[in-house]
Amino acid sequence: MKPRDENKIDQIYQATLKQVKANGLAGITMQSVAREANIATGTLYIYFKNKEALILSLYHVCVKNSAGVYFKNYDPKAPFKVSFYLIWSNMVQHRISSFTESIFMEQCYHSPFIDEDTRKTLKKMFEPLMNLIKRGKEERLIKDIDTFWLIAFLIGTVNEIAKRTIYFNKKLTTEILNTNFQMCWDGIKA
Amino acid sequence: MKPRDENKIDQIYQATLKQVKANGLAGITMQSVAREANIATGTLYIYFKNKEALILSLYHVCVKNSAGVYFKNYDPKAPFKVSFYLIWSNMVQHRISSFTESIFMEQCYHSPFIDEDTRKTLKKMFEPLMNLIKRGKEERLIKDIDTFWLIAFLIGTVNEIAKRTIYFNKKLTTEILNTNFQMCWDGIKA
Amino acid sequence: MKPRDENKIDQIYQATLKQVKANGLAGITMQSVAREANIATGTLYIYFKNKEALILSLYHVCVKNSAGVYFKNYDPKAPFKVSFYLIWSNMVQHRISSFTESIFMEQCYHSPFIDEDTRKTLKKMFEPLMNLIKRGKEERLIKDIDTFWLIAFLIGTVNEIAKRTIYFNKKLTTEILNTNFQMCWDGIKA
Amino acid sequence: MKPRDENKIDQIYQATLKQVKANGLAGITMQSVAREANIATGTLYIYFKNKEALILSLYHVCVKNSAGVYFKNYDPKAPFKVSFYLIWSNMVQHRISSFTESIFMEQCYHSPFIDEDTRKTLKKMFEPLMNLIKRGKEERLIKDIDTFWLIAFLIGTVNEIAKRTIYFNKKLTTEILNTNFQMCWDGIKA
DNA sequence: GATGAATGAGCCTTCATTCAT
DNA sequence: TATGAATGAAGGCTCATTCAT
Repeated sequence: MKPRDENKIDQIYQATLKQVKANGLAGITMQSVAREANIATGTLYIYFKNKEALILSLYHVCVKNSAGVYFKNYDPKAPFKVSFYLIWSNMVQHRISSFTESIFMEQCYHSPFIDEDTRKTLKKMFEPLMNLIKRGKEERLIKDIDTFWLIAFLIGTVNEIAKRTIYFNKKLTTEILNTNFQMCWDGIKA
Repeated sequence: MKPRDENKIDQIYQATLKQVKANGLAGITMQSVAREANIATGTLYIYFKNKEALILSLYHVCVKNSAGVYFKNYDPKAPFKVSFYLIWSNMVQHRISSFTESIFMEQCYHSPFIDEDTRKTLKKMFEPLMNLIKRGKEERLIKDIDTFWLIAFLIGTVNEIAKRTIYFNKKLTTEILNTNFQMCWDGIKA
Repeated sequence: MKPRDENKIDQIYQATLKQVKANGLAGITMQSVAREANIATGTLYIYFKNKEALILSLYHVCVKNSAGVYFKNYDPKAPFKVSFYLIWSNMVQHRISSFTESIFMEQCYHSPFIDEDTRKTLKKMFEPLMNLIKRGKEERLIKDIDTFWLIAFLIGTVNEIAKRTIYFNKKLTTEILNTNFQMCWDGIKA
Repeated sequence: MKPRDENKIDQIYQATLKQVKANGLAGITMQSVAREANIATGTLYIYFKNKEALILSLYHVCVKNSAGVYFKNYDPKAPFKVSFYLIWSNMVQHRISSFTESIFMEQCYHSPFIDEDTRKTLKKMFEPLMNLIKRGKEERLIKDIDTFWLIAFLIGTVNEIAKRTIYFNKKLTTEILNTNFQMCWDGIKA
C-alpha cells in the first residue's frame, strides 16, 4: 500500500480535512472526499484499505506533524525559559495555522475510529516537553508540582488561545501572544 | 389514554449521552439511542421531530445545565478571590462530574447540527463571569488584560484539568484542585 | 361493528375523501384521516377493522350512492328518450357534484384495496340502464349495436364531461348540458 | 469503468409500469421496482434522484409517447374525415396497446407527484387535434359547438372503449372499431 | 366507547465497498 | 492504476395498528 503517486495521498488528506471542517467527522463520506480530491471513489480504495484506515492514517499524520512542529528549533541546551517560550509559542502557532487538523483530531478522539492504542501513542510525542519541565523544576525555576498537572496547565491554555483566535476571528499579535505567555509563565514559575 | 411520559425525555437524553460517549457523535443512530433508552424507534419521534432536533435540544439542555452549576452559590457581594475560586472550582467539578455532557457539547460544536445562532447563545451564559473578571480588574487584584483572554486562560485550564482527570483516571483531591487553582491564580493575579 | 354514533362514520368518510382529493389514495394515512375527522387514531379502529376495511367500505358506499342517484325519478314507463335524458343528466350531474367520490373510486380501481369481486358488483348497479337500452333498441329508436358498446359510449361521454367541468372549472349551464346530450343522442340514435 | 447503461432506464420504466398495473400507484415501492427491474435498490438512485423524480419522469415519457402515436401518419392536408378517423383510431389503439401507461397516467393525475405545471403541458400536446376540429367546423362538416366540448366527447368515447376492451377482455375487431367510430362521428357531424 | 402514546415493520434513501472496464 | 456504476446493508423516518388509561 505505497503506490507511486504520493502526492495523491496528500490530496486525499486535504480533502478529508476540508470535509471534516465543513461537516464534522460524522459528515464525511467516501464519495464526498473523493469528489473534493478530484478522484474517483474507487481510487480511494487503492490508497486506503477502507474508511477507517484513511481516518486513522490521517490521524497519525496529524499527530506526527504536530509533534514535529512543536519542537522545531528546540535546543535542549538553551536556557529554560527560552526553550519553554519557544515550545509554548510553537504550539500556539501550530494549533492556529493547522486548526483544521486540530478539529479533526479532537473529533477523532471520541470516535469509534480511534482505539485505545492509538490514543496512547499521542502521549509519547510529548516526552521532550516532559523532560524540559522536569529540568525547570530541578533548576527551581518553576513550581514543584506534578509534571502531569504542569503540562495540563500548559496545554489547556494553548488550546483555548488557539480555539478563540479562530472562532472569534482574532489576530494573534506578538503583544497578545506575549501577554498570554506572561499569564502562563506566572502560573508555573516558582 | 396513556399520558405522555415526560420523564421519558430524560431517558432519551441519557441514552444519547451514553451513546456519544461510547461511539462519538458520528456513531449514534436513532435505533441505538432507542434501544439504550428501552423504547421503540418510533417513540423517539413522538418526543423529537428528528435526529437533529434531539441533538440540538440535548445540546441546549447541557449548556443550560452547565451555566446553572457554574454559578451555584455565587454571591456577587463576596470578596473577589472567594467568588473566583468558587466559580473556578464549580467549573472544574461540573466538567468532571458531567464529563459525558462535556464530550457531547465539544463534539457538537463542529458538527453540522449546531448552527451559528446556537453557538452564540453559549456566550451569553458566561456574562456573570465576565462581570466578575471586570470587577477584579477594577479592584486591581488581577492583571489589566483584555477580559477575553483572561477568560480564555481560565477556561483553558479548567477544560484540560477535567479532561485529564477523566482520561488518565485521576482522583481530583482537594490538594490537587488547590494546586491547580494556585497556578491559575498566579497566572492572572496582578 | 355497528356502534351507536352512526354520524361519526360519515365524518370519517368525508375526512377520507378530502384527504384523497388533496393527496391521492397513496397520500392518506390513518392519522391524517383521524385528524381531519377530529377523532383520535384509535377511534378509527372502533369503526373500521383496518385501513383496507375503511377504504373498501367507503368504496361500496360511493358506488351505492352513485347508482341511487343515477336512477332517481326514473319511471320505466316513461317514453324512452325522456328516460334516457333523465338518467344521462343524472349521471353527469352526480359525477360533478360528487366529484371527490369519483376521484376516490377511480383511484381505488387499480389499487390493491379493491379485489376482483368488489369490482364486479359495480357492473350490477347498471342493470336498469342496460334494460332501458335494450328497450330503446327494440323500439328502433337507437342503433342496433351491442349494448355493451352503447353503454361504453354513454359512460365515456358522461365521465369526460364531468372531468372537464371540474378540472377546467367550467359552469355546466343547461345549454351546455343539452348541447352535449345532443351529441350523445345523435351518436346512438337509429 | 463500467459505462452507464442507458437502456437500464427503460428497464426501470417498464418495472414501474408493471408494478403500478399490479398494485396501483399507492402500492409501488422503490424496492419492488428495483426487484422487478433486476437491479439493486441503490442503482435506482443513480438514474433517478428519488421516487418522485422517477414517477414524474415516467409520466413525461408516457405523455410524450402518447402524443407521438396519436398523430402518427397524420397529414393535415388529407380530407377532414380521413384525418379524424386516423387520429381517433390511433388514440383508441394506443390506449389499448399501452394500457398500462394509461393507467399510470390516470393514477398520477390526482397524486401529489404531479404538480399543476406538469398537468398543463399535457394540454399542449393536443393542439394539432384542436386545429383539426376547428377546420372541421369551418368546413361545416361537424357541429358548431365549442371545440372544448367536441374534444371532451371524442376523448371520453376513446377512453371508455379502451378501458372496456381491456377490463372485459374484448377483442377490438375492425368491425367493432368502426361501429364505435360511427357513433362518435354521428355525434359530432353537422 | 374514546384517546393518543407506544410499537416496530417497512419504506425511502445514503454510502462504504466492490467490480467490470 | 483509475474509473464510476453497481451493490445491498443500514440509517432515518413513517405509519398501520395496538394498548393502557
